[in-house]
Amino acid sequence: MEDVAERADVSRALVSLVINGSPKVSEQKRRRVLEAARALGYRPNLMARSLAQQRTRIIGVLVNDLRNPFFAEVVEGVETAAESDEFGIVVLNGRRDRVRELAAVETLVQLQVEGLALVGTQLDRDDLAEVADIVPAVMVASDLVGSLDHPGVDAIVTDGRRGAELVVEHLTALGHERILHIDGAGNASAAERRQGYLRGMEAAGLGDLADVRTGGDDEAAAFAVIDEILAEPDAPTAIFAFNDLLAAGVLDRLDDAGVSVPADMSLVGFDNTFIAALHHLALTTVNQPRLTMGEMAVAALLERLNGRDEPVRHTLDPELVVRGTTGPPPA
Amino acid sequence: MEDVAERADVSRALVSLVINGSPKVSEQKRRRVLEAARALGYRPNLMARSLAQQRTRIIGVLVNDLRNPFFAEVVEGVETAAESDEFGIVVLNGRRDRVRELAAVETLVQLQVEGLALVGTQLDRDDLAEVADIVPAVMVASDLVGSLDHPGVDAIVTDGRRGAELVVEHLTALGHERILHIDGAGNASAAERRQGYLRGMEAAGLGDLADVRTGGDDEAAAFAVIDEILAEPDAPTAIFAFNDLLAAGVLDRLDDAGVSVPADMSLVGFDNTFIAALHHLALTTVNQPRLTMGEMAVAALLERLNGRDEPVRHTLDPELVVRGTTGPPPA
DNA sequence: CCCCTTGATTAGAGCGCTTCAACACTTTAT
DNA sequence: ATAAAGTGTTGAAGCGCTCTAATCAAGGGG
Repeated sequence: MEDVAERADVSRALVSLVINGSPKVSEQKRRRVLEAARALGYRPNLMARSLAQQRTRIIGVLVNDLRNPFFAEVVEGVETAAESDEFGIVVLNGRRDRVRELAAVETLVQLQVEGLALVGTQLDRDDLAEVADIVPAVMVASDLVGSLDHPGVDAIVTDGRRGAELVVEHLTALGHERILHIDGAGNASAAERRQGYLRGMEAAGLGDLADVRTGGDDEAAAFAVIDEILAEPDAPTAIFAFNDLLAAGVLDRLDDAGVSVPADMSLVGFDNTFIAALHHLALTTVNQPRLTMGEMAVAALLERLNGRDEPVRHTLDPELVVRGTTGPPPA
Repeated sequence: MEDVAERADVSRALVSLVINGSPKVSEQKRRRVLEAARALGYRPNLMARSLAQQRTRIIGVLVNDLRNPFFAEVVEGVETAAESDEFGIVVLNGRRDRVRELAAVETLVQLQVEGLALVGTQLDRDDLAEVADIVPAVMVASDLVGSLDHPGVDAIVTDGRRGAELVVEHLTALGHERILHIDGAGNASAAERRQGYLRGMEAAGLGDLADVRTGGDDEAAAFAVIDEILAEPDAPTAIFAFNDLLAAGVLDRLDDAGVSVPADMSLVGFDNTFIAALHHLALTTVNQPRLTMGEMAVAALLERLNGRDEPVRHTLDPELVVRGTTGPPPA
């Protein structure tokens, strides 16, 4: 910057004004500075700028698992919104590891991000308590029942309970009774969906047929469970999987076992990722408005930066998307 | 920091030493400082640190499209390697938009990243010329034929030409002759695969049956092309799609049209993403060692930081993965 | 002719940290 | 006893920028 100033024969301060597009610079000097900057290949140092400015205009995004297309799309939503508000984002990947997530949050805070978007993370209230005092945070797509009562944390979620109920309603309407749920294990949205499933079964008068097995959030998690189920008497006629990825795993394993879907077994996923839409899967699933969720997250953070200080919680409506993996139970 | 120093009754310099784990600090004071830091909830400011230290220990990662699982996994490779070398990474998403990519590179440079990993980007030599003088860069999985000759840019690629040849060899061995290639349009790896395809056809003596159509890199790109092909006389008996995503789109559209795979039409993708492995797709494809590629990218950057200054180019071997979408042509 | 604006420019302090050279103590060698 | 050689600690400069308050030049009244 010094060099640019010298070459343009002005002060450092003036260079700063030009770079930041201040209106109170004469056209003449502006040109001179710009030219000098280009000639010297000058690039402002963002670190120095942030330090001096006492703000970074960066939103930190922590994602549970980037490989899950669902999260990837939420991040795109965050990105779009941030961009249009002239914020940058820094994405860190927790890779399903809570410890890594914790470390990542720490890194983001030290990076001085102005807001924290936690996408599908497994962090709980205690993990966030300290951090939320420093920087506004918003949890996206992870619904830790009862753990969101920190006044500094907002939430953008799809109603997982309702989504699960929709699934059960759909299946019972088709005539299913033995409906099994393979849950998301420790995943942040697992509890809600489990609850919705149980409630739905109850409401349909199938309370004692309710059966929840521990799954996970990727394809591999399905294998053991399916093997187990198929070996039992009274196998279910329908399976509600925690998410699309898990459902894909279920589909694979059923295929291995020669069980045909939906003739012998109906299957429902959750998230409506692009894989559910592939014709060869044609997975019946529950849609979550991913992009919107990402955008709302940014909106929530910006409101915080503009002074709001009561927490806010937006619950979006899930939507059942019926495709080819559900049908009436076998005769 | 000031506050911590005061509370621990030492100088700011000593606090710095403690925070950075210097060995030349008495156990007594170290404890005092650490305690004061915890009591005050002190968090070092990464921006200030980087500024003072004149280094950031951050690797910038620019990705062509985070929604593509292939790229997401390469990024995980980068992440793992960076982490074990005590580097942080900042991921920016180009979202298939070259202009956005350009802007992202600029942002990363201004962020003072110490290395630049360009994953599948569409940037060419000119775009990078200026940047590569400032910070070492490595292109991963994007092979811009002839544009990598900047001495500051390394490359980690899978041999796309060879991969495409493998595909053609496989299909001709099955008896196919009318093999069509739907390419990746402007995508960074499109040219190589196209070349490999053409060379393969030539080698098989099918040079005049070679037929390349413009596709893209997502499912939607396939639709128009398939409609077009099916309307023509002499439809091909096999299709080689630019990547798995595109192949999935092809599969969908063929399905719509009642063309069964592989009985009526064989299909091959590229990348071996997890969707290819789903039993219901069972896509024959070409594997690229994604994680390894990411890790090698970091390794290349670190070598640069340790003084290497001739460019390096690692070409990994592709591997044909035969699944269920390829078979002999219809009688 | 002087005072006041108005607009353009700049000096210099400060952002939160690191680091080097200097300093005060000990300890050991002489 | 004194010099030499550690230990541990600190003062202060400096990283590249922003921004406030001060300065300066040039008109425009009165």
